[in-house]
Amino acid sequence: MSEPSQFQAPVGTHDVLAPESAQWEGLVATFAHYAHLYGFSLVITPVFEDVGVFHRGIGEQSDVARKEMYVFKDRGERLYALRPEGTAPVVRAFVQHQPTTPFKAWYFTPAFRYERPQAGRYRQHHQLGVEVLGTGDPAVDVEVITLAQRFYEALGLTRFRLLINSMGHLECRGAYVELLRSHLEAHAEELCDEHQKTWRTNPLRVLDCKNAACVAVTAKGPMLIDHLCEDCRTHFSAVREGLSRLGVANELNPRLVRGFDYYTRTTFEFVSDALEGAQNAIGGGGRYDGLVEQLGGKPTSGIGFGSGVERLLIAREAEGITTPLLARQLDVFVVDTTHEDVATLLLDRLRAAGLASDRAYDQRSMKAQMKVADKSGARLALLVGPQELAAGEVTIRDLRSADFGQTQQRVSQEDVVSTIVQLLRMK
RNA sequence: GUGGGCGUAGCUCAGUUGGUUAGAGCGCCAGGUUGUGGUCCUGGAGGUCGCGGGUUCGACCCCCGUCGCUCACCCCA
Repeated sequence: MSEPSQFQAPVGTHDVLAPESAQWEGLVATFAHYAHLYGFSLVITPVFEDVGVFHRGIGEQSDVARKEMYVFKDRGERLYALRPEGTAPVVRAFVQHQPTTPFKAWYFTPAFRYERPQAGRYRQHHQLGVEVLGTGDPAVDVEVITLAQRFYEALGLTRFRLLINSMGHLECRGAYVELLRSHLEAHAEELCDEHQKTWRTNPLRVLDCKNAACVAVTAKGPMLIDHLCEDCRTHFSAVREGLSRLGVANELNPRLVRGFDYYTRTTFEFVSDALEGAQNAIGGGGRYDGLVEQLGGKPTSGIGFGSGVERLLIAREAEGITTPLLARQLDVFVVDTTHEDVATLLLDRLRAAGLASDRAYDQRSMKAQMKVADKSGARLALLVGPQELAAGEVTIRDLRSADFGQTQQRVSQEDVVSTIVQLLRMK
């Protein structure tokens, strides 16, 4: 393999430039707004952690831990992993700092998984999410799920569904897994090739298999939802009832088994019907009542969800939603042909007054600068040439109108900012 | 990890059965208008045809390898 003559973004990663980056900015701002409305505060944790955080967090047997983590040793021989998901690091931080509960945090973070990229799947993708630690109240399950629902609605999404299931708590799930395992054992030869090998170590995964053979086997077998203990059943119906009361439609999907081992009780996934193929999950999450203990803390309930930024943007596009998530507009564009760089001073004053302003550089011709002004999308152009300079004035030009005889005016340099503010207010 | 499709200007793409100096549209720059953008006209810059090797008198075109992009499986956001 030879050295690349030109560098490019690593496989499965991508750069986000304007104008697309405005969508990202708007998306994150919208989420931050909703998180705030629901009483969440921002949490920022490192993008890399001791591998143990993830091994113990998401489970040694999960696909992500087994084969998808970016693991590396630093110069001090410490073994780290780039975060493959957002929950485990937040829980680690919770255990470390022991904040008062309930601890409600939201995050926006890149996540890394070493897998082959395809539509809607990357090696570095980005997630928005929330976590609540310190309460097992089903009202929190409802709150977290509703936050996701309202956020998606705010993005303009309509063609998505909420799938929900209960994984039970550690004991009733453990009992069920044994039940399932013996069922699978009896029908092991009927399973698909993949699960013939793995059903013993990770029996729950078989429930999620789309292969007809596996579906046939599990259809005859026990479903976890039918084997929940009294408490888990009560919790689950409280959650579903709470959602219904808020008008949040939800479908029970007893096969919904999410990829991380830490989930207990409520698990859910939002799928977009606008997205083709397997990459249709726009968000998902659930309760993880044993995770804090797994990471060395006291027994503490927790629940959260994460949502993929790239998936959400693709889903919006697939639904044909064209309204921008962030509409940014430049107020003023300064065209300076004096060769004395009056622009620098003018811009400083405009910006100090809170006006978004830009300029052309390199002392280009007026025509060239006007072209740039036009493309900038600014509403007004500020023209300063030798004439204006001599008179101590500037010309204000409305870039939205065709004839400049009518819509152009000269004002003194002292009045520039106030005149512009007034003009912009009129529009 | 497995398999399919594709790599020609900044972008979207043409390129005849392998045959001279590789094209278009858009974008960019300049001029038409020595103080005025969006339309129009004219001109210009810009390409080791992903990279390496092979076949051939001759390769963008054929063959092999490689890298990358893309789609699917698996799994997930």
